[in-house]
Amino acid sequence: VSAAARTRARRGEGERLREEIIDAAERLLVSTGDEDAVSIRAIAQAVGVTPPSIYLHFADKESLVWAVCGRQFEIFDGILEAADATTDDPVEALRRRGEAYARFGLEHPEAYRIMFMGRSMSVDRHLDTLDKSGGTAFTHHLAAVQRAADAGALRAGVEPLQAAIFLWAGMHGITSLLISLASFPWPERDQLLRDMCELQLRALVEEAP
Amino acid sequence: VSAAARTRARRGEGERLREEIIDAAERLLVSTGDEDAVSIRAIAQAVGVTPPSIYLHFADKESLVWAVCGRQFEIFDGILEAADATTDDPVEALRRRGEAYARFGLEHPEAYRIMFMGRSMSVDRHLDTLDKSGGTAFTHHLAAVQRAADAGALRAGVEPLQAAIFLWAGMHGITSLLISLASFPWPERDQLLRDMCELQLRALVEEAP
DNA sequence: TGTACATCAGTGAACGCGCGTTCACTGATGTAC
DNA sequence: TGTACATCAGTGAACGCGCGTTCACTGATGTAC
Repeated sequence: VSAAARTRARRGEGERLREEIIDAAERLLVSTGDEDAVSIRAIAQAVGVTPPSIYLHFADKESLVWAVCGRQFEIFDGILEAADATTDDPVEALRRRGEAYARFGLEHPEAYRIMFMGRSMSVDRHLDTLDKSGGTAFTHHLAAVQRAADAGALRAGVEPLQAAIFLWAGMHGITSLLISLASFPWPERDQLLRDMCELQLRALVEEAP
Repeated sequence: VSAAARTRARRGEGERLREEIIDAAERLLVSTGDEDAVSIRAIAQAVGVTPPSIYLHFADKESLVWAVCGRQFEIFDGILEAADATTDDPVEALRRRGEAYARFGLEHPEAYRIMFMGRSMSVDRHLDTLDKSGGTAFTHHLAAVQRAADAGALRAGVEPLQAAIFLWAGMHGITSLLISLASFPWPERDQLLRDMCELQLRALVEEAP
């Protein structure tokens, strides 16, 4: 990926570079697939600018990575909300959210890695970014479970928060295992994901009479 | 961690260093908590030997890391098998395996990270190591589920392999989320893990009449 | 019983690398008078 | 309407770092005769 022809921003339009940097970092992150493989130098080259220019807009590399993550979280949340909105049945909505969750992870494994499989230290240092975007996504997830609870679909004794975490953990589990242990002899993937959702919901919803 | 006083191995006892290297690497991995933070140089220093000596026993760094992993897998499998053996009820055994699984991950987060949350590329390159130790652990897990199936405890239509993966994914999910998102406002941990196991089993086992 | 020698365990110094980051700078751009 | 000047966007060169790995070597140790 070589340098694009880039014209210097006009006076007062310095913020333009910030967006270009995030775009380039996002592309590199997705294509190379490794946070460590995406260097300041590589990003600068992709934008068509010298490395020090990055520091005009980001305090350090970590801040840049998290700016990218913030965006990924918004996309992620958008996808799940969209999947949710395709049905009126709150239990079916949970299933569709779950499948969309896994699909996002498998289609954007590197973003997913940083968002949900990173080292907590770096996560801790950027809680504000995470709160805004990741927090929103979790709030939406919890709201979806609450709708199922309000519809009387959950078993007696199952708390919405507990159910929300259970669903999250299960879908995160299968998604991250598929990402990390790609060479494990998994059964057919689509069927596997459907089964996961199915079994998870069976634990939560009232048995059909 | 500075160099221990070390006496050169006697003729024919060169293999002793190999064990010392693995020991040191294991300690560093557990204490510093990051695969990348454990350098060949640091390991050599901890053993009390110069960096090139490492290459007398390992082809490269990755091979060394995986030698450490192999050991961790054996410990891991031993813990789960031991937990299993504390009861005769095959369903209760699954619960105890699950709780032991999470406990292992939370107590050895760095080993866990490498074993189950790494990049698949490096996993692929060391499938033999993984087959021997990780494969054994999964085989034992599957056998435990099979015992529950043989006892007629599983719902009709639930395949042992499907159930085994479901349990693994769920426990891996909650374990790895607790590791990676340490600052998320999780409910009380022990209760959370018990709930996870409980809900998972509820999805799999026949309802009490 | 003594000695030459092959072998083995480990060393010392250096290789080239790419990294994040800093610092003093330049040159275009808009603005004030 | 023209020009001096502050400001802003970005540069070029270098910093120090630690890394994995290689290569030619050394010196102790056991063995054969």
